[in-house]
Amino acid sequence: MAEGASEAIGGIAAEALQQYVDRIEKLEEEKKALAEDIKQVYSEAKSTGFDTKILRKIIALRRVEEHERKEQEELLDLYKRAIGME
Amino acid sequence: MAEGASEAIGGIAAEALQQYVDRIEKLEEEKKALAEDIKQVYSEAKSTGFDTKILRKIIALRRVEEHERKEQEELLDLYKRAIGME
Amino acid sequence: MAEGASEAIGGIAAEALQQYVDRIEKLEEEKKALAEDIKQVYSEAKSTGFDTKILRKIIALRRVEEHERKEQEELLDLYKRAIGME
Amino acid sequence: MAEGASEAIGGIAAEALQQYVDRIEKLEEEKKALAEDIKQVYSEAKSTGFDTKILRKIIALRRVEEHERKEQEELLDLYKRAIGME
DNA sequence: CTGCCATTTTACCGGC
DNA sequence: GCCGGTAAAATGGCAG
Repeated sequence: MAEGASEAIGGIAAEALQQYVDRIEKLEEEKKALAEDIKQVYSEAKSTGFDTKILRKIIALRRVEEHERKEQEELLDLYKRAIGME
Repeated sequence: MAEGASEAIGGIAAEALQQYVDRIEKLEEEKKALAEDIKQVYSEAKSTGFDTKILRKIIALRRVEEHERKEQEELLDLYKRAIGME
Repeated sequence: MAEGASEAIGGIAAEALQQYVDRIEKLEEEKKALAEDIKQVYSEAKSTGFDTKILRKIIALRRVEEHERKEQEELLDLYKRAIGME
Repeated sequence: MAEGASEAIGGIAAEALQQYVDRIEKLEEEKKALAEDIKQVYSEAKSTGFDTKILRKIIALRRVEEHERKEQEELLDLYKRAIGME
């Protein structure tokens, strides 16, 4: 079997599958690393006297506000297009 | 008080808090971007004929295999330490 | 209205709600009792000289092994169905 | 090696360990079954038109009320003993 | 009492 | 568009 080639079972498909699995796992690894970084920051905040529970609430609150802001923008865009303002 | 300087509002170090919020939000943004990338890859795999349910199951299986491996190592380490081999 | 009969308070079937609450609370009570039993066993093991950390790790390892087995079975089922073997 | 006996490695300890593992796993299995029963009840409630999120809130609320009630009772007992009423 | 782990709750995403 | 299951976030509990 030639170098670099996947198993003959499934042929090309097996190789493509392998690549998808690899790509996904790599991305998930990076994602996990970021999750750990975030935990780290919370931990650091805690050690400097902040209440992480409240800090989390703040983050969550800002998240929904950001979400609302986007929805309003989208609504505005919709209106604009409706009256030919785009 | 000089301009630009932070102060404690209600006993809270406002500037430090702001920085923590900023850092966390930045990391979460990156994390979210990665989540979207992952979704993208699944979508691409699907469009080239793969069954995403199977693909997800493969990823899940590999994840739990990795987890098992780690648990084994940790147990082994505990045994070693228990008999003074560390 | 006859005594003992339920009625809809604010459009809610009060009696049915009460029964669901009762059933859930009863089950949760039993669940909590089991959690205490488990703690008890760990405590007993510790008092007879076992390292609970190792014991917990063994349990964790066996749990993840079982999980892996299930994932394998499920993946196999998916494969079978994919090739019309169901 | 006689039937029914554990491996000689670790002698008696291995057998005792096995028993602890068995007992814990059995209890955890029962606990898991109860957790599934609870989910089942929520699901049933949902299918008869209840909002499970609110139902969960009710359960949680009653739990803290029960907790408060117990604390008050304990406080009362403390007072009683303090003045020789026990 | 602090960090860690399990559980629980919430949010999301794909399928029907 | 809902519903089911799946992953994320948050909370609580427990051991050290």
